[in-house]
Amino acid sequence: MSKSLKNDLFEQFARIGKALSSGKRLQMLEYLAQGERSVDALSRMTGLSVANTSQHLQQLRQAGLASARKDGLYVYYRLSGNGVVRLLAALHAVGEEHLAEVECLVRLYFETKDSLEPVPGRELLQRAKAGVVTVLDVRPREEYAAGHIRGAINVPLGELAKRLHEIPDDKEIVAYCRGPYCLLAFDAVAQLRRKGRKARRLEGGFPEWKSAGLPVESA
Amino acid sequence: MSKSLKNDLFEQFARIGKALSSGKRLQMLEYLAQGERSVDALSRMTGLSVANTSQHLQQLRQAGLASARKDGLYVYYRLSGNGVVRLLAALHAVGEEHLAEVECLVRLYFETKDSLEPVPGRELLQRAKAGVVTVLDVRPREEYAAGHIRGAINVPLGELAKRLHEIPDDKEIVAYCRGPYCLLAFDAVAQLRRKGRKARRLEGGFPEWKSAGLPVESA
DNA sequence: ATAGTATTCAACTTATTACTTGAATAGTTT
DNA sequence: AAACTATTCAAGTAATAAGTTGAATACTAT
Repeated sequence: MSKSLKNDLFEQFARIGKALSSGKRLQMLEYLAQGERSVDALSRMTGLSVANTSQHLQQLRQAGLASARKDGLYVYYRLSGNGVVRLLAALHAVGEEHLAEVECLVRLYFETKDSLEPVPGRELLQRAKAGVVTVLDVRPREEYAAGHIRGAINVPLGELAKRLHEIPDDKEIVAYCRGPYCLLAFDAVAQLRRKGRKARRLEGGFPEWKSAGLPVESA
Repeated sequence: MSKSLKNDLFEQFARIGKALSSGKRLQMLEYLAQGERSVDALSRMTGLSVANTSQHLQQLRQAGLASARKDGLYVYYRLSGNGVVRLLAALHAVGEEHLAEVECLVRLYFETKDSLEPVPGRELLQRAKAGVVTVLDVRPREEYAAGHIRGAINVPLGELAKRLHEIPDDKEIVAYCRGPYCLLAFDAVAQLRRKGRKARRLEGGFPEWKSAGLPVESA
């Protein structure tokens, strides 16, 4: 096998690795995993300057992870395919499996590990059909509107305490958010349990659910 | 929710991305995917200085992608788990899907497009039953032992040149490895063709074969 | 012990990358 | 057309990474 050709191939794959080598870019990818976002919106979400955000996004695009669409004054970026979601999931899995620091951080926040036990997607689907669970989307309103699990109700994390009464208290609650390492759902579960509710977290999050072909709807 | 905690989490995942951001390190990972290797061996395979190789390996270890075992004078590195193989596969998948350059290089490597054409599983099964193909497993010995396609012979990629005489030269060879984006079988096909053999690659790899319910056996 | 080998460490140089700033481009609104 | 907005470009600085070199460590064999 030609050495230089193989080298070139690895260098190409390394471009993708480079794109994944910044925490800010991973954060952007996580936001993009929810749906398309303008540069401006991402800049506000990440707290980076607009120019800097734009540059990061271009790196993601050059690595083939994101693509862009211009509509009027805005440029909307999105993930370029489900392969990217799978890549991010694999990254999270390795982090969880092998980086002590990741586990440490998660525990620091949630105290015990078994309280994190997630509900697999297909199990949730069955139990939702049977009407024995309430599916709770704790993401911000816009993200819910852009697409959510069919039948889920939306109570953004910040409003959870105030709007607790809107959630039926006779069923188990399954909360979800942006993905396995988006911490919104963890937080929601912790809050709900503190109020005496029976709550668990969906394994993965909305992007995983969607890319598994499970039923979604948008408002 | 603590913003800094979330940030820290993304920074941890970015450490893995950093490890994947160098072509040399990806090359090392690919070699390690074939089995454990000493620093010295990897240094020779990659053409890097020993000190440099050692430093790269330590980065891989710190990112949780590789781990090391000392035996006498040598330190043997290996991938730290199957999650890493999946991560690399996802990386390859995204590369092939979204980077035009990758497709270009792969074609350049195989010259014509149809020579890339993989053999579908069921076609292989029929032709294997008819006895007109040799099924070649180019994964490391341990993986073959853990389970392989029924009737396949195992010649790990690294031993292919030496053990070419063990492979019948009157039949077409169909090589397979870990999955659609594992590069072992590509490499094997290229090597075999250079030796004048008629060789193709199985579509997918062992996991896909197995989960399709096709016949497997373990040694 | 001594010599020899594999690996790692530490200091250094050079190349990349992150982020900022100010200006340029492209599209919208008045 | 003029004013305004979102985005990108270009140039610069500060931080980080890659690779080299020579020495230190750890183990083996004589």
